[in-house]
Amino acid sequence: MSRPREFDADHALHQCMEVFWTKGYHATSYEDLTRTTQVKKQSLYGVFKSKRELFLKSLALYREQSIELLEERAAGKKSPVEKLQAICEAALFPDEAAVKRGCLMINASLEFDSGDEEINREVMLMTGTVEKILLRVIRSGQEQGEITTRMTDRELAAHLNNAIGGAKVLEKSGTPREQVSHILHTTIALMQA
Amino acid sequence: MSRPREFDADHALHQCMEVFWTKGYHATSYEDLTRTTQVKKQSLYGVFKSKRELFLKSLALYREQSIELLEERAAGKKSPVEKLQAICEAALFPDEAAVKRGCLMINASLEFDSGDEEINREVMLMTGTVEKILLRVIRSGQEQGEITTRMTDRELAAHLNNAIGGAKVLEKSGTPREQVSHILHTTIALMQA
DNA sequence: CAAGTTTTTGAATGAACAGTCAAGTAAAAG
DNA sequence: CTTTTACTTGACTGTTCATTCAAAAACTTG
Repeated sequence: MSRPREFDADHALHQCMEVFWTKGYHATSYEDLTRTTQVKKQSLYGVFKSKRELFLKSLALYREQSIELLEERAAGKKSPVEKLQAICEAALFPDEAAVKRGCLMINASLEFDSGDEEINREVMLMTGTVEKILLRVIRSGQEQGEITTRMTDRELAAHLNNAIGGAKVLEKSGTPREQVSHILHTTIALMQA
Repeated sequence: MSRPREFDADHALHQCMEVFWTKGYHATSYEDLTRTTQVKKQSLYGVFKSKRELFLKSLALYREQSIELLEERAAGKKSPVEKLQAICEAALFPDEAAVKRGCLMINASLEFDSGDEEINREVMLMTGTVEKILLRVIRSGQEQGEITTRMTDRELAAHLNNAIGGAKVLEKSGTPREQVSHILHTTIALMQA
């Protein structure tokens, strides 16, 4: 017995995430959000308590999306090295619109104070999961003799994860996609047996 | 025949750079700057036209300082691989106060819009110079048979530079120094012949 | 001491922004 | 048609911030 919501809260969240991803948290004004979602200020406040809450929800959504995409690339019947290539591609360029936006998670971890617990939790959740996926692929690569055993699987996973993070920074700073891609190819090549 | 400046503009710039480095551009208020420099607002405005100008000067100063430190580590009579280790150490932890601040240049390149020409120029000047230094050391390492020739010197330089950038992000996000250091060791180990 | 210029001090301006309030409107369900 | 709840609209609060103004004080050189 009440008037139903006229907008799709989930869709609005997706749109907000895109804005935060593109402009960053601080540079995004509430007006930016209402303009792109076409949802009135009051209604947005009604569903999400504050700009910060909206951002945290965006981060979680981003994490879920990214992990899902990565899992996808890590599955299938390709060889471990091919999977690593696919994962790198997915991490950097999930879709066409992603150019120059970098990684929402990395952007957030740099934009907020290091002591921000809520942000940190989200970031660590993401990196932890990513590294686990990498570890799995790398280990199987080592077992198949495709990837070097000069370093442990953990060392290699941390190393690759770091390189991917660096690449995301390069991407955001405007380095051409080709060049970024090439760097990660080098990184993976050096990990091969 | 005029009253002389009561503060050292250069010293004040150094202090401002530290503040920007620690807090980022947007999170730094003009009041933060006047408080730490102990220079009155009017006087600061007298020497530097605006907060942005002050930041750009800080970036340039940072670049000069960092490059100088790197050149230092790249010189001397150590072996190429040892030099790379030293360079990584210098890039990450120039001094004790640097923990958790990351790299001013990377922080800036992420904080500002990708289209900001003045910022981009400064960032590219920095990365270009750093990569040249890396290239030199890597090439000599290849000539001495210490570093792999599976990849070209340029590829390896870009790769290492990327890894260092990633490490600087990790550093700023609060990853323990030991862990960051270990990752770069892995990276360098993988580049050895 | 006097001239000239720069600092200091404190107030003021004007813009942007997150978040709130309140009055009116619209829709679903009984 | 009435109740209940949510949406709309627009104005408003209170804060923070970069930047500017203007008048008073201080210092160097002639």
